[in-house]
Amino acid sequence: MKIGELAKRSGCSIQTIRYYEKEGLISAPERTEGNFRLYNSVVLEKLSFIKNCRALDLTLSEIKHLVSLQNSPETPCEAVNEMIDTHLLVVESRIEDLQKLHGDLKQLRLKCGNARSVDQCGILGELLPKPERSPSGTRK
Amino acid sequence: MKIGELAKRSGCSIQTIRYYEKEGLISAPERTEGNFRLYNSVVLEKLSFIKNCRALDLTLSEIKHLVSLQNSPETPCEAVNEMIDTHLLVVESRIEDLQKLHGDLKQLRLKCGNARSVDQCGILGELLPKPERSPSGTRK
DNA sequence: TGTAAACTCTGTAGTAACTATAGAGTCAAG
DNA sequence: CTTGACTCTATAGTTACTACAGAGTTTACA
Repeated sequence: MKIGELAKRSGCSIQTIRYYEKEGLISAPERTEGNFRLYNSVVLEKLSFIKNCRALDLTLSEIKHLVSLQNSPETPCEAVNEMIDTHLLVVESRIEDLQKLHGDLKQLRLKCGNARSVDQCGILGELLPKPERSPSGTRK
Repeated sequence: MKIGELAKRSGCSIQTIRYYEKEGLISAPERTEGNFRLYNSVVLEKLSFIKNCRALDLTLSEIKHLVSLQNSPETPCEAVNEMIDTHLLVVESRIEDLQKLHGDLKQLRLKCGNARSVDQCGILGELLPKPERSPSGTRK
């Protein structure tokens, strides 16, 4: 099949497929006489694998690593575990950050006492540097 | 003060300050004879405002909008409220996504039954497309 | 058979918000 | 007067794509 059909069947865009090839996540396929990429169905599995990994927000370089591990199945699997664990930590800390952010934004939102004009609104005032306090605050 | 001191006092890097200038978030300062940027302390407040906004993960274009609102204080403040509300929604949906992700990753992590080699590990198998025991095994 | 449409090719540029150079110029101290 | 610290502009890199431009290839149909 040519790249267009592969795109439809895999759910990846044509550009993305070519990008993955360039980045070495999938191998370069054969070409027709007219230089068109020609795929067999095996690549569908590889793309599916990549999509599953991307859905877990693994980076392409992490995925590349996993792909290479797949190709040497006798490797100890600790590397896989470590990657997942590391990724879990990253996700956890991102969630924490976002939750703090969410709290801060809600706080901020309360500062508008239904003022009608920007200068009375309180929100912008809140974003300004703290007025006459000690200049060296504990910066986040 | 020159840009180096401003960087130290504001906590923004020199490149970031120049970047903000280029993006129109702060106005271009005067220059010395030798073409060095020369700042007064007012810009410290502006950088602090920007930093506060960035800490809330507002985009530079949102911040630019806020800055322009600051410059016309009689504007109705609804625009500010809307921006914060929109941003709250974005943050909320990102948190949800990440929490789902976190669950998925934990699930995945359980798939390794302390196998010692990659092909027995179960994690990589889990990332492969859902098969019904496809005849082409993982043996290589 | 001709041709128009649909498809594919490579290469480049754009995205967000910076960071990190290169190579040149400016300034202060010794 | 030279050394080092500082600054200048311009450019490239980061991530994972997306969106072209301009060319070539293939297919469908009249």
